[in-house]
Amino acid sequence: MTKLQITVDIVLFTILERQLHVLLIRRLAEPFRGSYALPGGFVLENESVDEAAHRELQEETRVEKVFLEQLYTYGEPNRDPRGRVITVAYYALVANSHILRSSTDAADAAWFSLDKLPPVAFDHQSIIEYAQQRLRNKLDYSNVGFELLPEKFTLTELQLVHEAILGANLDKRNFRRKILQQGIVEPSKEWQKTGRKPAQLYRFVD
Amino acid sequence: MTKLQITVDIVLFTILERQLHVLLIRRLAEPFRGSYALPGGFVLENESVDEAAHRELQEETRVEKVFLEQLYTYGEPNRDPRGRVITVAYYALVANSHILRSSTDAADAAWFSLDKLPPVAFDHQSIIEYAQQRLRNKLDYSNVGFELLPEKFTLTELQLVHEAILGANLDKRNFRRKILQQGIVEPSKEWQKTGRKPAQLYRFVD
DNA sequence: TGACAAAGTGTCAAATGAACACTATATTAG
DNA sequence: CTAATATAGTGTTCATTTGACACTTTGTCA
Repeated sequence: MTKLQITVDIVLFTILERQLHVLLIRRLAEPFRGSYALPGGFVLENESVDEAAHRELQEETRVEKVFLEQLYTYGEPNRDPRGRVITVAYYALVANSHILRSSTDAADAAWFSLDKLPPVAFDHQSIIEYAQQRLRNKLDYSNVGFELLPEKFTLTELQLVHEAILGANLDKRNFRRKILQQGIVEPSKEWQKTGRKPAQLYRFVD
Repeated sequence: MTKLQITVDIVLFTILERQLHVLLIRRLAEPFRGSYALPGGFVLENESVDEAAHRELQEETRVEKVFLEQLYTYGEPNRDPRGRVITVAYYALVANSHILRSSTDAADAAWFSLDKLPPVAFDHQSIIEYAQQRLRNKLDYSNVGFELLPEKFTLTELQLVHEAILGANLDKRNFRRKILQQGIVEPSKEWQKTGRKPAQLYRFVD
């Protein structure tokens, strides 16, 4: 009888080059050695599952305040060839300005665009797909888009985030009207001076 | 070091007397002996977590085709005084016409209205609350209401289900218009003859 | 046969959502 | 220096959806 183990796996999203990307780590050990997998690890004896997810996430990112939400628990008996491993999947969002830890800068971790994923280990492919679907749904009824941006951002940047998540183009005027009349952003006094015409920087409120 | 164990717990909903009810089981053993808890049990060695949930559910109900969906995984280290027990919570919906197994008819299991819950064991109170919230949300964007009704039902019965879940009264004409123009029900040729004026029976399609 | 209980039905106003194109302004290249 | 360019920013109209609102029909039961 093999020992039952619980892991957490994290689908960490960011926006790069206007596209939604996921962090994957190259596996150094069997099984699936050499292929990519979601970052994650075992839940320790005296920590909650949520704490384990936070801990694993902070081994990858430097920032404290990362959006992290439980996604789904995958419990097929043969999903891991090593034995009975049930995993609680989470998804997380970081602004691309947030720098990853040096361990992550190494060759063993990399960001992948969602339409150019390499083969991934275990059932991680379907975990990633489900995380993407959840994120899309969540965008409709919440302000989750801000989690992928720095503190100050232009409305165009916010629109690009929404477009990257939804995989569709949005009308600029309709988008700005909707966001502004929701009252969830306020203009800062700063302007972004890169590019051609300067754009006003906004900040998330509430 | 205590052994890690995984359980499933099921929030089984039905409608009784126009109110949403939950099935609870009186605990015969310590801890929380004598108080009520959600039906559930351990995930066995060679079954998936989903299979465990189905199995536990069918120990309570006679029907095969019960709506069952994973809810959330609760993994606080001290949520069970006996040791490290992580539970994957599910919620399920049955029509009240579906009869429970005889084991459930016994005094150890009973339906409770959600606003008259007895004290419940472990963290089951918050699991129940979260299940109710999820069900409410789901009603907005899906046809989950039919799962609480028999195959044929009147539009008034469907409206009562929605009202029970939402905890609010709905306008009869607006409700009927919305349901009918969604095209998710079709009239059968039967009429319900109980009560005063007969009502047309509908059936869920698709 | 009259009272009752539940079924069934339509309109209008307000809010929301979708389509659509031009002007303003700083930068950069010639 | 000035013309070309790239991006910021801005309103209106129409269609659809949503929400409020009350009376008639019909079978049952007293």
